[in-house]
Amino acid sequence: MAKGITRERIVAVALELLNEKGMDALTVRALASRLGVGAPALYWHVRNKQELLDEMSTFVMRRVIHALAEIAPGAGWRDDMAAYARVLRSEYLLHRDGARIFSGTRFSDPEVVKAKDPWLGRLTAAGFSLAEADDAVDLVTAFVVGFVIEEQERSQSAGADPDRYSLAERDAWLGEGADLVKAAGHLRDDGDRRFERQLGVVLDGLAARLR
Amino acid sequence: MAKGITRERIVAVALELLNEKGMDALTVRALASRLGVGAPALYWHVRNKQELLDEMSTFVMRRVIHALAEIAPGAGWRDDMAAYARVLRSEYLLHRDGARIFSGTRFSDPEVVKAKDPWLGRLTAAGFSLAEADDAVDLVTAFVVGFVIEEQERSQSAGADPDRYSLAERDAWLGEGADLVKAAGHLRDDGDRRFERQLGVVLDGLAARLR
DNA sequence: CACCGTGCCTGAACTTTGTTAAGCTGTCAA
DNA sequence: TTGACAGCTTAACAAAGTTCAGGCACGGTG
Repeated sequence: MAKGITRERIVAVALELLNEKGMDALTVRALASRLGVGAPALYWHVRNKQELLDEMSTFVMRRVIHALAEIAPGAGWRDDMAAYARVLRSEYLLHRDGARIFSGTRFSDPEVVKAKDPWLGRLTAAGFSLAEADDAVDLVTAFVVGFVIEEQERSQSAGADPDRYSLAERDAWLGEGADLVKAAGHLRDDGDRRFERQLGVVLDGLAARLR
Repeated sequence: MAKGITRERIVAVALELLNEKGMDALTVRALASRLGVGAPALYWHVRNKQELLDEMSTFVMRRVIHALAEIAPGAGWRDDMAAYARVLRSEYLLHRDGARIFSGTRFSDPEVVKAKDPWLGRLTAAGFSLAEADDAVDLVTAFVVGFVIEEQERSQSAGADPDRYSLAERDAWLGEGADLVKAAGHLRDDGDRRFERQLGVVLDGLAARLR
């Protein structure tokens, strides 16, 4: 049964379980069972479930800041921030409901907060004031979080009720009126392109602060 | 005991309970007790707790779209979108963890989706293409959601651990390095101003799409 | 007026989940 | 050999969601 339950293994398997079955199925017993032990065994390694969730959160955030730290400075602040946003999004997308669950500053780890520093450095070096740079990082982060939350919510609903996301069914479901919404629905392309377009808008807004 | 439990009263009291005690304390028994009935009584009006949560969600979203519909066209698309963002934020702020809980498109109500229509209209009238207008509404929505999630997360953590949000304690907690983060922390002003500034950046980005 | 159905609620109970208490088993040091 | 500790087990409890049978009050019908 591959013994040697460790804190890291618990967190890893917990994330695996989250991805496969969703948040509701992430129960202490199910997790323990998948680890080949009884439920109370987990309480030897972890104080309670909340601490487990926090541990998962910091694990994911560590991955995120590590991935962000890997981004080599590119051709200027704009490329850098675009890379930042793309990496943040893809890391959130790795886990079911990742954005909703792991966003926010709920971790008790200075390292995560410190990870912001080099980005502030890149932006100030590019001509932004410190205040503007701070806003810029927060703004891009907020955008990514909001975008991915909606993105993951949609894919989840699509699993439950695929019909509503076929265009014809959706139009019928919408009933009369809302012509523009319907029309917009018909030109809606995949998530990647929408993300890139909206990210471009945000970066344009930041660029406008540079003069 | 003020009888006559109705679906609406249940939802209203549930939101009240959520605001006062938080999500974890929103238990069926506590809710029933506050309504002056036994727990099983609620199951006469609501199929299960999930339906209750959905009902709360649609109630809040209804309030939101109503508030958004009240916004009279102002001096152009920029004022309109700014008003949109401010109203969205303030409605989310009305409920504890409002953005995290009530964001996304989880409602099964066409009216909520249809509410987007007039905004697409205002934007296309201002010169945006339909695709751009669609992006614009989604982008502003995503920004507000992401912003308020972080905002509410912070105020919640502040209640649990107020020290970390006193600047001196925070600097100590951060340890060595991260000079820029520390400096930025010292010029961090209140949420309203940060919101307005970052919203301004988003709107500037949208304006850049107009030529 | 008696009757009966139906709407709304109570009481007890079942299930699942988080969590704790107490005890077994091995390994390693003295 | 013995003791101590880490790491797990089994048994059990409390709180939460949920179900079910029944009861009380009404309104309409005979």
